[in-house]
Amino acid sequence: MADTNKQIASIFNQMADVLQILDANRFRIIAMQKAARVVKELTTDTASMTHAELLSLDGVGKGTADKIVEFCETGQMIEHNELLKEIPKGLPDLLNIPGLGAKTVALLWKEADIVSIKSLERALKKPELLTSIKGLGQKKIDMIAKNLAFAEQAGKRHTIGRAHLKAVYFVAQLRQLKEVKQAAYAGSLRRGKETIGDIDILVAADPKHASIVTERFTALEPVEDVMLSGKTKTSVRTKGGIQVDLRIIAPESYGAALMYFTGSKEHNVVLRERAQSMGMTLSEYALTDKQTEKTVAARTEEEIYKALGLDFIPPELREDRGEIIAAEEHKLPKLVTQRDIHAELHAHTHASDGLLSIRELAGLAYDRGFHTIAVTDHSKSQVQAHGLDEKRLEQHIKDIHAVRDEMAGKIHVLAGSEVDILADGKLDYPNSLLKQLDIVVASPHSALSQTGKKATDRLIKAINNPYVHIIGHPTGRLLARREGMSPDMNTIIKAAADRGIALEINANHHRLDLRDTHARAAIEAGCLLAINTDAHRPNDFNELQYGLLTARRAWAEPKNIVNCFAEDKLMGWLKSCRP
DNA sequence: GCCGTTTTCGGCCCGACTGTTTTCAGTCG
Ligand SMILES: Nc1nc2c(ncn2[C@H]2C[C@H](O)[C@@H](COP(=O)(O)OP(=O)(O)OP(=O)(O)O)O2)c(=O)[nH]1
Ligand SMILES: [Mg+2]
Ligand SMILES: [Mg+2]
Ligand SMILES: [Zn+2]
Repeated sequence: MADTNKQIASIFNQMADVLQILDANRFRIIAMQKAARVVKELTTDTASMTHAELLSLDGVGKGTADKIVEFCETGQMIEHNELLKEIPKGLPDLLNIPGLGAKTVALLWKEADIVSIKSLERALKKPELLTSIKGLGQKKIDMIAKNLAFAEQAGKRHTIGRAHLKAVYFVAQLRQLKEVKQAAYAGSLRRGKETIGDIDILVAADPKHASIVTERFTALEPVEDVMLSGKTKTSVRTKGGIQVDLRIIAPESYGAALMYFTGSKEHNVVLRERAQSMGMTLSEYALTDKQTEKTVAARTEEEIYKALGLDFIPPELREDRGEIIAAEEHKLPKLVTQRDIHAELHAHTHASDGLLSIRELAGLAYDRGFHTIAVTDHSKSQVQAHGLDEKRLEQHIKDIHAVRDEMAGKIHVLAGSEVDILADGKLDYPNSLLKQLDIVVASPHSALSQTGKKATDRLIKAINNPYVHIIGHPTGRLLARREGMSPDMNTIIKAAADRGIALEINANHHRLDLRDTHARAAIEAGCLLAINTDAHRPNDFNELQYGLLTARRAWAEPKNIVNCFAEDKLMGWLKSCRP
């Protein structure tokens, strides 16, 4: 299962931390961090891969492949164990203190015997001992003391829903200034990542007006603390505990800056290497010819990609996951957009735990321009959600049919169910009942800590039920709350592809399940996907945007998404899943 | 430690902000 990949990635990152404190070659450290990232993003369990397959991964060489094999066979890595012996156990924790890096951590350890956050706290009570160390002054010690409190929340990430709302507020505020020519959020938020580390905002303004912009920014109501502020760059922490980075750039560099600030870091590095190899250099200011020092492109992202010999790469793809080669070969996907979505296939009414009537739900979907809405309330085991027993479902079907007839000619109203996949993979209704439904979404809601074969078998059983159309939120994860199941995703994908049914990208920003990498693996295996909001309330329809971002990060085109099918095609597909 | 339409050895992105520095290192984006 992918748990192994996660463990290996975590070990590589730990090793990188230790090596950093030990002042090892920085490129070796970068290589190790890259290997960690590549393994972590892999859908295929490394334990099932051959040495040669491992070597074929970008960023995995002989050393890394050997270590992965060693871990899969023995459950540990000798080099990892050896490295851990080199430094005190609590020392890497110090790296979580903002502004404190490996060099200073090593200094504190060697010169002041500081071995953990606890011993640092003690040492800070006698700061004169610390400031006497060469390279440490009063200000640095003050900074450490201040930032100590934030070590714990370092690395904590925010849901995209929350970060998006805040970012829209900051951008709107900054746009009110007449000095601001353009403003946009960038970073992981623009790339549509499932969780957001911080909010990155770019402003185009004449450099001589930069201080006006900075002053307005730091004076905004949610700003709690200004962490750092210069002529072009300011970082603040909000009262809600989100970091916001503001970058101010001259309008003529806006494209280069947007590209830089959108990232990802890994994407930027590859582009900059590419520029180098073409006799140019790329920064947040411009793409520049090295010989003539003339600007080749800077104003728009499109111009810069073009000058680098690349098709425009949508932000969601900028992760160094093969997009640069694809852009060079004109093989980027035509990504799904909001306009391509014509159906909602997973939504609730007040029959179970939704707030809407069938009629209201259908009306909202119609207002969105959809040709189809599926009513899929919970099944009987979902007691806390007022799941419907067989008798209630039979009545519910009649009620849905009544609305269906009412809305005929406007929108198709499908009678469906979100039937629970029980812990053993059985469904919560008998087939005789499922058969009467136009559409069946089968989802796991309990026993979500299952791993490996148990989780895999459970989902496969549901996939192979002849009346199921969609597996809803397949892992059951809740971002920042629970991991969800970790089945063998390749096996799940293969089974769903063979049956011709769809795996869901649940668009709710707490779920985003399937995640981007798994959804991409599904598409590559020819498996259909559904993007559903799982609406319980009117506003939930707006969650679609997050599901779309995730689908785009999975390189999804409309043909991969059942919600994009035209009416006939959708009805044909629903039929084709059934015996 | 990884990698190769100039390379199997010698590179590996580029710049802002801060502090302690008298010319630059550390950290971060
Ligand atoms: N060229 C270059 N760009 C970087 C580097 N680090 C960060 N960036 C750029 C790309 C990032 O997307 C952007 C914003 O940095 P962040 O640290 O906020 O990362 P990002 O928003 O991608 O992820 P996050 O969710 O905030 O952790 O700045 C770097 O080392 N080199
Ligand atoms: Mg960010
Ligand atoms: Mg940032
Ligand atoms: Zn649901």
